Amino acid sequence: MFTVTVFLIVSSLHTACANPCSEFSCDCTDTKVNCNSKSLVDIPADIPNSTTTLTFFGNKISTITADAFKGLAFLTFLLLTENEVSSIAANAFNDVVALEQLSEKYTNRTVTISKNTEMWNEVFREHQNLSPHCNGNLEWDLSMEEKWGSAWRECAKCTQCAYKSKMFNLYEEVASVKRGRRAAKINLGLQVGLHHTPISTASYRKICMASNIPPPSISGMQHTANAISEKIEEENMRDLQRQREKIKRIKKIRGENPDVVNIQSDCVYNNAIYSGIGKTPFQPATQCAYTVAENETYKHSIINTLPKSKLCSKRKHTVSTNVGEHAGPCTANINMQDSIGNEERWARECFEELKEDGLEINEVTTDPDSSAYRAAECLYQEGLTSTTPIHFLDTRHVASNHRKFVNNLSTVCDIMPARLKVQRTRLQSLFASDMAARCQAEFVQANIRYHKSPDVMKSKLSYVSDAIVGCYCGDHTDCSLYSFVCSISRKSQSWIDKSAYLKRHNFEIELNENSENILRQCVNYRLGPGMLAKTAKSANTQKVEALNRSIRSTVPVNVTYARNFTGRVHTACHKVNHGTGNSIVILCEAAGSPIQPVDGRWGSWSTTCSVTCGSGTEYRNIMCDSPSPSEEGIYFIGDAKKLSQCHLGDCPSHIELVNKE
DNA sequence: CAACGCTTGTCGTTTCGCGC
DNA sequence: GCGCGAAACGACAAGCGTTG
Repeated sequence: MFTVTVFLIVSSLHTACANPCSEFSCDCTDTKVNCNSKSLVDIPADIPNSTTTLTFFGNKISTITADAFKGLAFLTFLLLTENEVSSIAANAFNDVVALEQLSEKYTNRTVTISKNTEMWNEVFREHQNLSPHCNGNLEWDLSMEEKWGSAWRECAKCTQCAYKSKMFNLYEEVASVKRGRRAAKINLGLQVGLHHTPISTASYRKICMASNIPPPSISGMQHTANAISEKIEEENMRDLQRQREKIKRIKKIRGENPDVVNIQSDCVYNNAIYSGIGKTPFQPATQCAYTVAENETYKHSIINTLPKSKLCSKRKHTVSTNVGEHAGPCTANINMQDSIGNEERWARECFEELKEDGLEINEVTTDPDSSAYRAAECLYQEGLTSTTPIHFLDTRHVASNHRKFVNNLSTVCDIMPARLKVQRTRLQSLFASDMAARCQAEFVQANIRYHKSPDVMKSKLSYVSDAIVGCYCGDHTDCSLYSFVCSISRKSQSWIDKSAYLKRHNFEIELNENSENILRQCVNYRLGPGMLAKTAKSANTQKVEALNRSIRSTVPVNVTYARNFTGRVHTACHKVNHGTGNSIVILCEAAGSPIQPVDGRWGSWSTTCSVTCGSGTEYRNIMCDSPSPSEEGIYFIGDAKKLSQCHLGDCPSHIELVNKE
């Protein structure tokens, strides 16, 4: 037994105006009858004939008899949701003028409302034509129902005559000019959604079953996922090209060379490495994605991504077998024996693709340990590009490495202001964090002020270096003159007294030749001319790292999506460029399953009276918010505001108010 | 090492547009 | 009306990885 709820909108040619509401069990105003939540088992027999709106929400109605709506010629709106309707008399709606829309919702079945409406309209009409005198009930023929992925195919039958409807597809189909059956939109849309999450076939089916929803078959979902994966890849490739063209246009408008672009790039790896430790000497599951984002606009759009996988979906690759050595398509695009960590190689492929679109690389921002810059350099040296590449390092990685450098320097431990080795070691760790933060803070402030003149910045920061050395030794004279973050001479307000790391430790290093040299060594790591040149633009790789996190969240490390890896990387890329919501809408459309626009409908009236007692003016407001229209949906048209008189009873007299006080 | 979970490939079945 | 072919889904088998 399953629950059926019916929602009907019928149109009438008349406007009712009689007084229908005398002596009727339901709530009744004018021509509106409200029978909601009254534990009704049947439709009441005495519904006024002039009723235009009739609601039966939340009752226990199971059967709709032939004369349930007899004589209700003016009915325009009928609501039967949250009931247990299992059969409807074939001629139940004979007196209702013109059936416009009917929707039906099963518990546990995914059904498109408009398709369901079409089905029942057709079933009622067909039955009426074939057996005009039959008094039987029309009901679902459950013996015939078919699941179609997440969607359903259903038909109806008559309880009395031999009428049996044809099968109806209760789902939207993907438009196609090709031959053959059409995919259900919901099945494609589902896969687009799943591509944005780490959930795949098995987990989704568990969710369905936990909710008592019959899930699609395992392989059916997988096949759809594979198809969607390819479509998403195609769409994202087109989108990346559009992003590249956009950058060119922006640079042209700025009056800059549109063929040269500043970039940030990084690689993310998906290795099920831990599964192999101590177990297998050979690790077959190895994937990576190299990504390039532009460093020209605040958006830092991704302009190229390169998924690389050693995983062959046919599982025919070994160390001695190369890509393309077996028949049919292969999801692996690098050989087993190749190094997955060869960032120079991936970067080169990325840059070559950009060059094909007429973009050459100028400033390259990478992690300090990346060899990607060498790719740009090689392309230039080989004469394939004509722009000299410049290498910059990600400032956050530099700060992190700076902390590690100071923390690992044994000489630093010796000058820490503490008596015991244990204390000094602990102080060194805090000092390293503070030193990295201090230098980064000074650098950021200098960059804000002098980013347009690198030479001035370099000169200012050389003074700052002296100030920092003095600062840690308790001398804030230089700080007050040159530091950007410790510019007040009184010690109580110095950087160290505000430091989260050092303020509790009464930190002051004894100044001598040795300690000064060590401190200078520490400061120079970050603010010395070499590192300043590498970080001059204060560029970072945060955008590509955001993509890396997005990829990790959609391709779990311990699941090897051999076939869908590429699709999931492209999904993550599209998501980062457009935002999750927009991305799903765009990708659904690309997959052939566009999300239908939602039209707005009026909500309920809200009233505000201009006075708290006596007579005043009343504004009645109504919002188009039930639901609100989607971006492409339409607003309901009409007056959203009405003006009328309101009366809130007599106001208390002056004497009454005085007595109250 | 066996049981189990997850993904993928192959084959069979069904539907539906198109041409004859 | 019939046959062909494309496309979709489901059943089943196989392979890899994890867990106890």
